[in-house]
Amino acid sequence: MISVPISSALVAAPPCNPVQHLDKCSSMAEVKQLHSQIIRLGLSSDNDVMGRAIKFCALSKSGDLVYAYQLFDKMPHPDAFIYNILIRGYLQCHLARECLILYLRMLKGSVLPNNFTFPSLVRACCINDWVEEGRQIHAHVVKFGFLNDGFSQNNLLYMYVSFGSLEEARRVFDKMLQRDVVSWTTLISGYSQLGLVNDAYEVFRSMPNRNSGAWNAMIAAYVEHNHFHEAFGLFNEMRTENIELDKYVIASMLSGCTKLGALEQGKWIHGYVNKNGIEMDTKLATTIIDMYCKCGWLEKAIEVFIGLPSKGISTWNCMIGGLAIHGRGEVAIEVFKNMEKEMIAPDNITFLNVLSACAHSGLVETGRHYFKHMTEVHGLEPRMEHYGCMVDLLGRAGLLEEAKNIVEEEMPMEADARVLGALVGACKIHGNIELGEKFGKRLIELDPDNSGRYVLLANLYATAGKWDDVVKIRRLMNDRGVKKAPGLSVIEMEGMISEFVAGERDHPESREIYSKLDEMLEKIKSVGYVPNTDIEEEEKEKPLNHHSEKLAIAFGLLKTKPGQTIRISKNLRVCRDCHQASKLISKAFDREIIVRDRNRFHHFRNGQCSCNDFW
DNA sequence: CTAGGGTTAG
Repeated sequence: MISVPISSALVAAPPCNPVQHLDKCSSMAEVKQLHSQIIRLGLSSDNDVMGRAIKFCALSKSGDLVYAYQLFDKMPHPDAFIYNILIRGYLQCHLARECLILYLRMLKGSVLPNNFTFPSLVRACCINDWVEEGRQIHAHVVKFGFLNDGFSQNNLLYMYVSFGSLEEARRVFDKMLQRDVVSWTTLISGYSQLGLVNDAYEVFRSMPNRNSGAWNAMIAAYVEHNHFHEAFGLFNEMRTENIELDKYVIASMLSGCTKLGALEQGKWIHGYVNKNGIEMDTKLATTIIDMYCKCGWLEKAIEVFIGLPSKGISTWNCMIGGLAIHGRGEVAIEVFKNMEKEMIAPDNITFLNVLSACAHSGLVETGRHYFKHMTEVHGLEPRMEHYGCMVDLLGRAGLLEEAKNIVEEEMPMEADARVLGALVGACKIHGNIELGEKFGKRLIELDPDNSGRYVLLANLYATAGKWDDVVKIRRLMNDRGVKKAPGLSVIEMEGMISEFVAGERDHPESREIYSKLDEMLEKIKSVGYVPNTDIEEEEKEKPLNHHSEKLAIAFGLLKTKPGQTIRISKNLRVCRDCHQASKLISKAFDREIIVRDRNRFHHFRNGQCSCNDFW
């Protein structure tokens, strides 16, 4: 935005009274122009006048914090207002040390801090988890008599929450003279951040009055911890009680839909945004795009993306990541090129998504190119995750030696469980037992509570027919008390969400579902389906043909009209047998089946899968 | 001049 008329007018004909105009400045050039006026009028030591100038320099988006400091530094007796403004400026730039140094200077200069001073100082202590400094500032809040200042107290509450110190947060809360909706809400998210969702709910229910923010904090807490039923319950309660659904609530609910894979609900919420004129800012638009991508409606995500008048970096990142999980690597690269064309500087996440797009589509050379490109052209040092993507990319493509080399030689840091997971996963795909065993064992010790790590190595042994070793790993896992996540598939039809666990029979229509399942399996057996019985997969305890995914597909065939797309989302990766079965079902029943697994999408259509059996 | 609640890989 260029504000030519106003600023050029000012430059051409400076106003007689700069004080009035300082509050309406929109550029540093104007401020500097007015500053020279101020000097000529002999007002350069006037706190009221200079305070306005410093305010613009320190806080405005087009300001200049260094200049603000220079102005401040020439003041003989800066007042509390000026100190507060400057501290806030440093806070906005995450310069915590500078905030505290200014505060010390304030005290040294015998300027009394006021109610505006402490919120910023408290927040400064949050930036780098300065617990000791935070407690000292807390002592000053008491000493200077701000025990009943809501802003200071709420910020202290927030500070202890951000330290993860709920006892201290609670103590502040309990001692507060008047608690407002912000205090309660802060406490709710505090409990949520520590995983204490039930305590959060108790706080929520004890609140004397709740606004949308409070409702949203609770909904966000449920979504964060995957309690979707409760989140949707609160959302419906909000609607029946006619509480305003603002963009934050909408965003939290969209995030819940995204995690669940609930496309119908997500669509409804998107429709609600359009119908009710909810302000569509960049973040909300990004949330919507992410929802459509991860709920399997890629085309709609692209439509929303293209229709956006302004995009943030996360919007681009989301779109690239969305294309990646749908196996549309080439398109993802095109989007990335457009991003560069529009001079948007890519960040770490951009390259993570670009590399992941290459990995999912088998674009080895492109991946190598962008891995170099990120450092050479954009000056971004690859992080652990980027090396992880490269290991994934090379490993899936069968270049196991190169992948191993990254882990052992190229990476400047010690590979974490995720990187090793990618390597061992590749070893499993390509049946490299020696390498897989070596790193698989290391992986288990690195991440001993994660059932998936044991299952991966057991599966690797199973593919090699090493059944003794399979048993050994199983036993190790049981001895350590590590529980496997049960396979869970979700299917949503007409807004109703049905969940299936492998082998379950307590669904009200269980009988019909199992008979449809039998019919389904018979039909694909006649076109060559052979159950893949010699592979140990994640849901082995249950019979292969009762995997949650097959139950969900049977239910989908039972409940949808011929030709309608069946959409399923599941919490684990698709097993080889279900993958093969799904391909054949898509052909035998002439249905498109879209499955979202833990990592990516599979579009089954006419006996083929969009992943090209490459997952 | 001040506080709480929303998006980003595998």
